[in-house]
Amino acid sequence: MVKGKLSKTFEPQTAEKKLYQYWLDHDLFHAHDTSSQKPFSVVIPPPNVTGMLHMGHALNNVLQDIMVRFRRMQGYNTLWMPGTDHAGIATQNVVEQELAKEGISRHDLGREKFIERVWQWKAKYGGVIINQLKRLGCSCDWARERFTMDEGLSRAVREVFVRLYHDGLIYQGDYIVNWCPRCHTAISDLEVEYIQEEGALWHIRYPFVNGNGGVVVATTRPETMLGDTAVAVNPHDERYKELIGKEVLLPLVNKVIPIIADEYVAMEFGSGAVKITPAHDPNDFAIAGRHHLEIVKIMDGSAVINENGGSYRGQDRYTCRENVLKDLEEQSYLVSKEKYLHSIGQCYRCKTNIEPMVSMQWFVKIQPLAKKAIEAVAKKETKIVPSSWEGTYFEWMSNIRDWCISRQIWWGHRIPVWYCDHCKETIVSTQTPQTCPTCKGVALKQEEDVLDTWFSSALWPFSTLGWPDESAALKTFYPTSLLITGFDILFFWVARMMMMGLYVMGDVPFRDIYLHALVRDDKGEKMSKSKGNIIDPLEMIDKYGADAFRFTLAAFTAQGRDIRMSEDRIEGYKFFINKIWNATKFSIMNLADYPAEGVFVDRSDESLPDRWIKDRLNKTISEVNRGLDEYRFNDAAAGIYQFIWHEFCDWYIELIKPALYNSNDAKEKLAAQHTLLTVLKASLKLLHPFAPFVTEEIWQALSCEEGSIMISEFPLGDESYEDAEAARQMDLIINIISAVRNIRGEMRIAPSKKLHATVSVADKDSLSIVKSGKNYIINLANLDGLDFGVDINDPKGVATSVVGSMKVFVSLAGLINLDEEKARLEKEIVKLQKDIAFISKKLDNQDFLQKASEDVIKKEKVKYQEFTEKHRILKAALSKIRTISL
RNA sequence: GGGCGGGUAGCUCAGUUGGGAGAGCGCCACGUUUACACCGUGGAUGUCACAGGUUCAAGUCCUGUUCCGCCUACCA
Repeated sequence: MVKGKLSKTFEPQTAEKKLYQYWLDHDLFHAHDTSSQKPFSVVIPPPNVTGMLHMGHALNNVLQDIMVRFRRMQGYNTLWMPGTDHAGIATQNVVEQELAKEGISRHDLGREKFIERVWQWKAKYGGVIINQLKRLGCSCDWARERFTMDEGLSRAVREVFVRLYHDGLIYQGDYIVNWCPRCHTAISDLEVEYIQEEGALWHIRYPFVNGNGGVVVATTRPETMLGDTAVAVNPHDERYKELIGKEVLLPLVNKVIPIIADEYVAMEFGSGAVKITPAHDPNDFAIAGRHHLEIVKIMDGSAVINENGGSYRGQDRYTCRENVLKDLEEQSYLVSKEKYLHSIGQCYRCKTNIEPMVSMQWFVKIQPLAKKAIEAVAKKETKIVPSSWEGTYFEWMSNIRDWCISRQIWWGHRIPVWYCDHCKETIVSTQTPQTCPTCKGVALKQEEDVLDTWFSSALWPFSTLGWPDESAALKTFYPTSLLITGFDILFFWVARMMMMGLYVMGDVPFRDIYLHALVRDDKGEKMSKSKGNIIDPLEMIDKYGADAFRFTLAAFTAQGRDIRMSEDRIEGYKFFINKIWNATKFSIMNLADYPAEGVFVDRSDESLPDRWIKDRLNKTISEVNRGLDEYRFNDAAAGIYQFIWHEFCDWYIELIKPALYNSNDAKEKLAAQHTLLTVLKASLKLLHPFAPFVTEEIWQALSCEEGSIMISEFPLGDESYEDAEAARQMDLIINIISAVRNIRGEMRIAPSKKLHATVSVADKDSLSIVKSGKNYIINLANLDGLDFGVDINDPKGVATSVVGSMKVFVSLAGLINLDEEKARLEKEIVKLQKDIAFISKKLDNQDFLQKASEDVIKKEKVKYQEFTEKHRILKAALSKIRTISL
């Protein structure tokens, strides 16, 4: 007996909380370190510990949860590894702001105390986003939750650093880096955002040391001239050939600098002569290296002019610019100024203009690592989906530059390098050394810098699994099966994980990478706080339920396209959640007398609708499986939606109502009940990865089921459900019903008004189908009677419709005026005439007949037959009406 | 400068080997039939951006143009 209790509507707020707790209590998210089942593993893209759940997180994690639940139901030993990222600069900023409210700076506290404060902050607020993920229904293995600053992960960081160092892949040196004057740290090339800005191009004359005249250089940053150590021209530039090797006097500074020749200089740009400031421009730095130029740094860490700037010392770089320009003008060195649109780099964290600056930093020599990461994707050891991203990946990886990994902040993994005060030895070690191995001195000082946060996240796929220990989890789950993340961190994170995974583990970190797009608002604009167009995922969950929200995201996740999110859509899918809820209520109501245990239903007892819906179910199952296998989330979602609503609810349930209500045929009823329950259960399972809460709630309400739907078996196709014959027959019956409904609708006849219909068939096969489907037609077309036979002449006063080789006549006696039917027929006839003209043109074409495939030609001929026949019948019906109405 | 994606119904978008274009929402009409008005039934709406080309046949393949979006780059 199937009993169950479902309230009038599904109430997400209470159910979600209860069910999530149920899953936790039963430990259903837990993966096993060792198991005979095949492993499936996913590591979460760790959200910033400072983060709050936004749409991007929601999409990313919903897609992961869909895949994870799908594979878990398929019987995989499924691990979804959760955790957060310590987000060095961002977190330090947050805590510094907190301190600022108390009127102190981190320097007042000192490094150790400050770090303590950050940990306190983390303990208090760091778990917020984790709890928000739970609201989405994420089935992460929470017992394994990790943090990039954990002891274990820190150990992995030190270990990798030391290995890279000893392999010669880490070096320290004075190089030009992107310096943020506000964060007081170097940042990597990737952390610089370029924006277009209306600036100016100033032309400045540098006079020759000997003789009259001078050379004019063009610059967008006149203040940097204080650090110029050369002027460069192109060696092939006829205008300047004579000047190469000569010297000019740097205005304001009164320093003699050489004119050099370098291929880098573009002759056609500006004046064709470039001032060279090696300490504050990456290109100039490169030129300085080639020509062994002096490097003069003119700013300090706050981008304030230093002692090398002479009288400008103490001025901010932009104040200095004004003053330099004023002075140049006064001294007649300024030749001209023109408006100029150019791009300038900003710190992606604080939007301060980046100052390129030479400083002592640590770098990873990246080319050897990148090479292997390129090969791995080229050899398909890792597959990127959609594959269009592969090109971007190759392009970037091939042109990659060394990675600056040191940061001059406090919050992060301190670089495991110590310096001996006594003998100046550099010690690189995973363990804190007590004495200097060279001189046995004990005065050791650790490197002040910390590592880029991405250095630790690059290790995430194996550090979270226990590396550097050879843990069982690592053995079972590495390489991970799948990474789902946004394309915007392909370089930041994915590429670096690829490199580190291959370097450390000797194998790729993941088999598949699925890159999803951005979530935008309904107008296609990027969501941002300043625009005020943020849609808060938690608000949506409160309002419509997590299931509706999740289903919406899945339904709109088409590969390679951004998602436009709007509330209306979420509401629409809430209606869908309600639909299956009600279908279940109906089922439970009609299964009260169904003996759930040990039922044997002879397949020969199954009705046509039973056979048909199973055939449809089978097709849906393969559609959903294929969709998820190929990460075509929208296809999978659309398949299950279409099936549940428009096949199961719209047709199947309506078709079997008589069998359920009027139990004069016990076998038929039992078969219907059996099929109803079978299809409902399979539908719930198919839907579960998308809508975990409502499906679990329903599952547990069905008294015939025990345990969680989460660990039930995901439907696989059943060959015995395939039934092309049932599909063909049902199709015909549905078409007849639709024909009658169409006439009813077009004639605006009330749905409650019972009609009489006659079906004229052309052959015995159709006759037997109509005969067996008679009651379905009567019920769903709401008829009071149905006549049928071979080649019946159309009765008087009917509306006519053609279905394949059959004619459907609906008696209209006394119901409507015939003009309406006339109009309906004329509309149909016009459409047919167009169709027929189009096809006959094709069939008259000799080329078509000779070159098209036989199948296509045959199809066209059949269509032609059908259309002309239909046309003939409707035409006859029309003329008959004309005679009547005359 | 280079690269990528996109321009299909009023809106948001599907359309995987080239054989007469689909969905959801919205809209219109009718309707409280014992799961559901968070519903049912029916209906309307498209020079598939533009121009060429390949082909018997193009939304789909090729070329060019145009508009939009994104990524990327060391011409000061």
